[in-house]
Amino acid sequence: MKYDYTAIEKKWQKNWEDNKAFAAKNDFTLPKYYALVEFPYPSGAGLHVGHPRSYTALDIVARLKRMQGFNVLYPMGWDAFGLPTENFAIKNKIHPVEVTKQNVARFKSQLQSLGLSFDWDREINTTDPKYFKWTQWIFIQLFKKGLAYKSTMPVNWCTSCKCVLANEEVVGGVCERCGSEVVRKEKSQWMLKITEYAQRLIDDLEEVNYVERVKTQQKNWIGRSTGAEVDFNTTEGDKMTIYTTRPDTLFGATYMVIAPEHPYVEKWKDSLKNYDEIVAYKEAAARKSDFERAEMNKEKTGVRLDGVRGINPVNGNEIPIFVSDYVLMTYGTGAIMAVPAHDDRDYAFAKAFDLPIIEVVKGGDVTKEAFTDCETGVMTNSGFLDGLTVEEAKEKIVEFLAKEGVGHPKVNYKLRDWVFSRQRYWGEPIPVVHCPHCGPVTIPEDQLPLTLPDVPSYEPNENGDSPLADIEEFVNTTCPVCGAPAKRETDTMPQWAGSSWYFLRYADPHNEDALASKEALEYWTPVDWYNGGMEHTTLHLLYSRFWHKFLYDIGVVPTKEPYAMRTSHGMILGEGGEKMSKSRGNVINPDDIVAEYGADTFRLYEMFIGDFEKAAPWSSTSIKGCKRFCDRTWALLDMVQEGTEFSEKNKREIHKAIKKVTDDILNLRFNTAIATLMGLLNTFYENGINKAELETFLKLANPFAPHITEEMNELMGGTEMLAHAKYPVHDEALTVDESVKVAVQVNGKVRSVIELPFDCEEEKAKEIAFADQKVQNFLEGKNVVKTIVVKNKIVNIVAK
RNA sequence: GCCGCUGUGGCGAAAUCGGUAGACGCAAGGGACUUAAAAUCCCUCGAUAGCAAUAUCGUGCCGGUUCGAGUCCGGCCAGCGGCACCA
Repeated sequence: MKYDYTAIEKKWQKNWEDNKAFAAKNDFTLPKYYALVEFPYPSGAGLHVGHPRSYTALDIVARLKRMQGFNVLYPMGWDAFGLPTENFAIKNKIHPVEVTKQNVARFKSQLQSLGLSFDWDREINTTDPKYFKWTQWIFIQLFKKGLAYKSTMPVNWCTSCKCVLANEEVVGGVCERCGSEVVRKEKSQWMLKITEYAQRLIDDLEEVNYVERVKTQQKNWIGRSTGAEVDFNTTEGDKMTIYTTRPDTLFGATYMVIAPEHPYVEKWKDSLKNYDEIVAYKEAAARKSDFERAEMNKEKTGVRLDGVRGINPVNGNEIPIFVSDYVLMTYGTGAIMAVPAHDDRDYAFAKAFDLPIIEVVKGGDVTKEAFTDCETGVMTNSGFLDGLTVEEAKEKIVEFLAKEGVGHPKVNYKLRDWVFSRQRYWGEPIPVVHCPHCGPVTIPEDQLPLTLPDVPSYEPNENGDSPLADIEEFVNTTCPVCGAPAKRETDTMPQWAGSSWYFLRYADPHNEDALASKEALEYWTPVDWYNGGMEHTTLHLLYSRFWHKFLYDIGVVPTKEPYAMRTSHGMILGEGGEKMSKSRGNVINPDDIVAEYGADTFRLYEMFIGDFEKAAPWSSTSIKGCKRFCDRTWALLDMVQEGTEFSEKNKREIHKAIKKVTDDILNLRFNTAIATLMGLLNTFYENGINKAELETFLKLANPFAPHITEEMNELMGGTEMLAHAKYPVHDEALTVDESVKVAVQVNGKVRSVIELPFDCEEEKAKEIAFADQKVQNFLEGKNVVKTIVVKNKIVNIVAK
């Protein structure tokens, strides 16, 4: 019989759908397993071969866990708000709702053609008012707790999207989405206080099983540093507080620097003889985009404040104060003490402005470069700190500052609050009304969802305001508190909003009274295994951990962390090893692969391509090996003999394979799991195969290649679907061979291979090894010094 | 500059605890079947020398630890990813 993969795959996909074969049960007494992949943005381009790498991997896990008796939740949905849809809608004059519908339909049929075992009854869509009602509800809770606030501040402004971007969305000084220049612009924006959770977002990484690189990247992004705040007096009498991580070098401070935006520039206006020059510098700095600022990295610029000086609290020295854009208003206090001898940036600035450099830590050569080593240096020129190590000095100076009342230890984070508003149409409306009397107030929860008005045009206006701002029926409303005429907030939420809690909705997706019921959350959370792209580590993954912690704090979810385990797959590259992209013309379309080879082959190849965590180039020739595997598996139908017991020849290989495949799946080694299945198949071609053996093989291969295995199982008379069958269990005693080949080394070089019984005794092993003719040849004329025997592995004879 | 990761055949890669380097697959070469091609099946396949048995070399480079190193340690080099004036 021919292996007609197209017919077989259609048949089983329909069967699974009709029978709801993968619906998670609402029986909360069963052992549960929640496998999750990042839900896609349904773009117009359709599915990319990168998507199925993640989806297939966790599909394998979900299918394995189901066969092992778990009540498995493996859901899918659509993260469908976002700019590309909106832009497409504008360009083609189709409503975004319609565009989204089309894209979702396409994505869904593509996913279904891969035989992924999603529970489609729980499908969600972030643009569905029934869904975003709860996104808005969470925003209101954040607002109530003071974690959502509006603030005028310099923000990242994409010149092409005419939209504010979060720090996380600016990559290399350009817009992550469209690649256009990003400039800084003063705007009133909604912000979320993620910084309030900075420490917990670091600490609780200890409690979760994330791959190490994800943890490291999140920690670096949050950027905790410990130091001290120190108050410098000034000749104006105003206290100037600075932040430093090196309070030990306080005696070496020879000048101070404040950010151009520092409020003291205005405060000291009358005392500053060169005020105009300073303002000109400030304005020039403000015009620079982040990208330009970074470009100027090497050349330090700045202006000295003429008329005001700082006073070093440890020695009373008067030192000059500068403004310079290398000091950021958004970090620490916006002011620093500069210690050119022990900081590279201060050193460069001091050289440029010919300022004194005083060495306070011995160990380097400060006439050549800054000495920044904290490990080896010894304090000098530092009064009561002289002779101490850097660590000791840090402790002592902080003590001193506290006693004098001029400083205290301080922890700072690089993490900034999350800019949460976007001036676009296709997002969740922020459920806030601005009242002239009451200020910003949230709309009553029973009025949620606040839906988007149906309008013909979605283009942002010339001021960069949201399209919603031009719709009077939407804007004009009454204050929910006092009833006075008021105006609605017109900004919408960023795309990251809907994805910050979506995994909770899957637990109970149709609930109208809560984002999910307590019982469902109690049962299903946390997610047992979450796989997704590295690119979301400091965006979605961090945001959703923040929201989850907030929901935990207000008693909505039962766990501190949303995901018990997080892994990350590597990208699939084009054939040449470059990133797949339309412009390079190296894009592989999953539909073509499914048509040419079938979904089972496609799934196998995506998993076999290489180390799951690493990037791997697509190869249109290598995939043939996986097709051959399917063909050869199919051909077993013609080879199979009757028999309900494993044959002696195959038994041990089968038990080894059960152990290895199961183990590999749970340890991200899908490639070697498939290699093991291929090896087992080769064994069957050598030894023959009987019915019991083939049934076991089909069960093992089912999570990887579900269609062909189900079909073969049925053709062999199987009445139960493999997807619901019991997964084979190995017998440990049968995972080893009765005899093993052991290498015999002479002085560390393999000279012969001998066959020994498994777990052969040491003396016996030595005896056989020494008796070997080849070994004898190499021992001739030498004295045996000692012999090392490692059971079942090696015998090494050391001879001189 | 800082942080992280990776360097193994012609190619994708294995080697899970320091114990036979190259499993599995692709490509390539040879053979069988075929009128022929495709498909399939069998054999070979790290380099060098040799008819062969076999020997020597071989996991980016230099050194070290060890009976034994792809694996551990120290120092380099190259590539990839992230961050980037965060005091």
